[in-house]
Amino acid sequence: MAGVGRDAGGPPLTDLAGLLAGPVQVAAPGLLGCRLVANGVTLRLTEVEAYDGTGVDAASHAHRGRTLRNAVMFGRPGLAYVYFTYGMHWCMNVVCREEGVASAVLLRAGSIVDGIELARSRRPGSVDRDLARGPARLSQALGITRADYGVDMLAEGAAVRLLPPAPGAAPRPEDVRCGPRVGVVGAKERPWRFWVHGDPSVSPYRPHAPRVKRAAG
DNA sequence: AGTAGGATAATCT
DNA sequence: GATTATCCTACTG
Repeated sequence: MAGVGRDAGGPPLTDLAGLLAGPVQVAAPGLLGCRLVANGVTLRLTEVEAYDGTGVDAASHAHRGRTLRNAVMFGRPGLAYVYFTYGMHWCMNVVCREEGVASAVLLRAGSIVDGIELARSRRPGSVDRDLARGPARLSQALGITRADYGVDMLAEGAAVRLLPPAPGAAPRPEDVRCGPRVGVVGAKERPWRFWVHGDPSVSPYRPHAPRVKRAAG
């Protein structure tokens, strides 16, 4: 391949709100390449997972109906659904679909494009590639906590902002791959994990990692 | 390079 | 009382 560094990105994303209002399995890959800005750090999303709503997707927090924790999933598209898990980790979602219909996209990984020193200070010991490689790491690098629950990420001046890709940063369509979700039973039925192929910040728990075994000699 | 097990607390049954 | 949309460390080869 000749044109190194030339990668003309995919088509620009013009209507982020409209994208989020649609089906979650369409919105999720559309978020790849978008920018997430919080607490002085900006990153480019490289890996996400889609979760559908009540009664449809057994892996979704909203599958069994509305609770205190998942209430925001039933709200407007673009709101932040932040939850605490495994006794120590925060994870970050973007709410999709119109109000009253639950679904969300889990933000699994990204690469830091601005404020990297701040991100490093929040995750001492991590190499740059790992700063936001994984949903809990991503939240930690951006300083996301319970305080961000329900924030409207499409609103100007919000503590957490979701923005369309920077010019040329949208992934090429052929680089958007999908596969089973991580840590989900029955994941094969809904290959709703989407990532940017080849990006080093994509979390390592990939399906069928093709280990290239070199012949000896 | 790859895998296994422990940490640790809110949420739901 | 069981479960969890995870991460880190230590161990093996």
